[in-house]
Amino acid sequence: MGKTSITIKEIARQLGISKSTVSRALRDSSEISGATKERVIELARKLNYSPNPIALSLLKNQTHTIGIIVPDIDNPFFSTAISGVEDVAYSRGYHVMIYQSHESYEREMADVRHIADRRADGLIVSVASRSLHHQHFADLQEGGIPIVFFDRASNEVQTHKVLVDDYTSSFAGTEHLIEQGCRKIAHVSGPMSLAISRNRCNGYRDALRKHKLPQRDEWVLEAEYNQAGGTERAYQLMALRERPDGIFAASDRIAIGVHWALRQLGYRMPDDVALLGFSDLGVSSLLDPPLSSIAQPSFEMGRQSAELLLELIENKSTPVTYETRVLKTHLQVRGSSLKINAPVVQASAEIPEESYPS
Amino acid sequence: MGKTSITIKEIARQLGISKSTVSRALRDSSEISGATKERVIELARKLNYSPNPIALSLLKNQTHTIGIIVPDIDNPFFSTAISGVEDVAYSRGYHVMIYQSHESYEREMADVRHIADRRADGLIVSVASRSLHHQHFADLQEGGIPIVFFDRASNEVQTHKVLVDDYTSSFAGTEHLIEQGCRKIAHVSGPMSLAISRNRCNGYRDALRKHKLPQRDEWVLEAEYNQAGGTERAYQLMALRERPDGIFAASDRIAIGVHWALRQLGYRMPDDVALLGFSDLGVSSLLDPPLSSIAQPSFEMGRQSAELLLELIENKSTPVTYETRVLKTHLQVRGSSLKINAPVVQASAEIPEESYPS
DNA sequence: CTGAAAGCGCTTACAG
DNA sequence: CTGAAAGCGCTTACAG
Repeated sequence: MGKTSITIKEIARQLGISKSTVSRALRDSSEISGATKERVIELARKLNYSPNPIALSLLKNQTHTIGIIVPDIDNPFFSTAISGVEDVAYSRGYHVMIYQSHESYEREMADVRHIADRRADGLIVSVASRSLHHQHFADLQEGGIPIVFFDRASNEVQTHKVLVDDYTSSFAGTEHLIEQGCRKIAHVSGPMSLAISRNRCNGYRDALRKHKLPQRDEWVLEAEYNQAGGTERAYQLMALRERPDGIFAASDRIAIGVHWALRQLGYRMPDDVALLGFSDLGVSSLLDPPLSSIAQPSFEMGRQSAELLLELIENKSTPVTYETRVLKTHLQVRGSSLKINAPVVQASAEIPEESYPS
Repeated sequence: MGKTSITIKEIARQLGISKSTVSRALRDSSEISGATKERVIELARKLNYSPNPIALSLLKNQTHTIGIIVPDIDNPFFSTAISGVEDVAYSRGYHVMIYQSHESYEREMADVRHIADRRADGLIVSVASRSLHHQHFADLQEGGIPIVFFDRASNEVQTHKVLVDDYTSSFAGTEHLIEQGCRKIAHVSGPMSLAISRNRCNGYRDALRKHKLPQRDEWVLEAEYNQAGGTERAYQLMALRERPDGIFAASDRIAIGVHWALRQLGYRMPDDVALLGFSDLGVSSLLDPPLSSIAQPSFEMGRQSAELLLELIENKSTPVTYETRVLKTHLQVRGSSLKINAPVVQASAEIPEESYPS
């Protein structure tokens, strides 16, 4: 038993030549005679030789491996982004190691530590909501391992970032609710420790301000980015003396929790309360009524993050200036916010394509 | 720039002792004096030394890495199973490399090749639906890399397997539909290339036989395990002259497609058509009506697969006999199949816990 | 108790 | 055109 992979030494032995020659022949070096090359290559194929990548890594101090840390792998936003990362990584000969922080500071630091220990060539990360500091990222970068942030970035660390325009999209989303006739609009935000949460919240606030609508502290509630958070906050909101007639949730997972609570409580969407989410997960369109949402190009965010990272990895010198790419979102209007008798804005009445994942 | 991790050699240089001594001190060898140990350990900590795992791997011919191949990472059944695998792997010092086959034979072979090339210590896999042969798994095993199958296993390869009792659960699920008063029950199966699909289908057929209900070829349709497949098949079924009044879908993803189609077509569940899925994904309970389903312990399946694999990895000798673990499912009855005026079987009328993922 | 040497699988100057 | 040697970072018999 035991993995007894065949080595260059074995090929050399069988052919009665030196390891150096075998190595060169395999790499198709110009200084080896055609005849020798042929013999080596044929035997290598016959023995099913594959070079030991571990030995190569030791030699080159390069692992051809990149790490990615996301809060949660079963959030479709992240799993799709991962697929985008894999798409470019694999095509360029890199492997992807996936880590989950589960929103925990400790776990995230352990993940970073693991990535450093394993000598990954680089890291793509979307920061955990409970990360208190980002020194661990700075340290990693200091140690020569480049980082790219996507979605949830750190302000403390200078590097490439791939984001969407959270502020503008939230502003536009809130305006959509206003156009549907909502006048008392609440917001269930994500944890304020994250810039995306603050930006989304500010977009909401500024839209209300622009339209001179009332702003109340009780209408802005913070939650973790998950369903339970949404459900809990919806119960709180609807129990208020001054109930909202529209809710903008900072993510679809939160929105799904709100949706569930509203249905439990007997409210009709969009007539009693209009609801809007953020990210446009595949499941959102399956709800009844289907959820309106601000769609993010998650796959493309993953792709671009990987491209930027490989650039950092393969150009040894630190770039003079780092890039922040801001990708486009679009408002996907569905039944949860589209009121029949309101002026139609961007209605997509047809069957949403997302209902047919391949 | 560049990762200039500090090495054992550097510590030796600074302390004016040999590499051997440093190495031994770090591993707390009994043959090193306490004083030396202390000096070494202190300097190591100060320099933030961490041993190069690549060098260790080369030495031990062990990578402390296991691969896992699943059809699709954003299927919650698989992502949860992966979390189960990670749970035990990390606690035992192993890292997990995740691969997606996307149900493709070629991709799966490439993944296996990659795992072999990377010298992973073992593989956990749920086979792709379009895998024609399983020789690539046999070859890997032959090469000394142990394998454990979960959910979708290969009959061609002898090794540990972690499954659920697809036949019995499907039998019971079908009986549940019968108890609800369904008399014309259709089945949307998964690809017949997979044993799980065949077993689920047989469970369905035998339940009908036992209750002497009609079986019609047009009522058994094959689909890929995804939503689009379910939608398509539902349109076909409901177009039949002899329409079914109950549908058992071989997976929740298929069931979600069926659910969507039935609503589009104006059917009411469960009265016109009762619907039952398989796996009990988190989203299933969010649909309206919520989906009844046969719940699988996916996290636990992942955990046990990892345990069995580590056993194979760490006991060099091939075991005399391989183990097949069959885990318990349970029928989760919800609105899509529970008829008010039918005899209540295992109704769980309370709010399903799955509605509150953390 | 400590060091010099060999070796894990490979590549690449350096000699011929 | 081919080989012997050194070296990537580590461990571990083998000597002292």
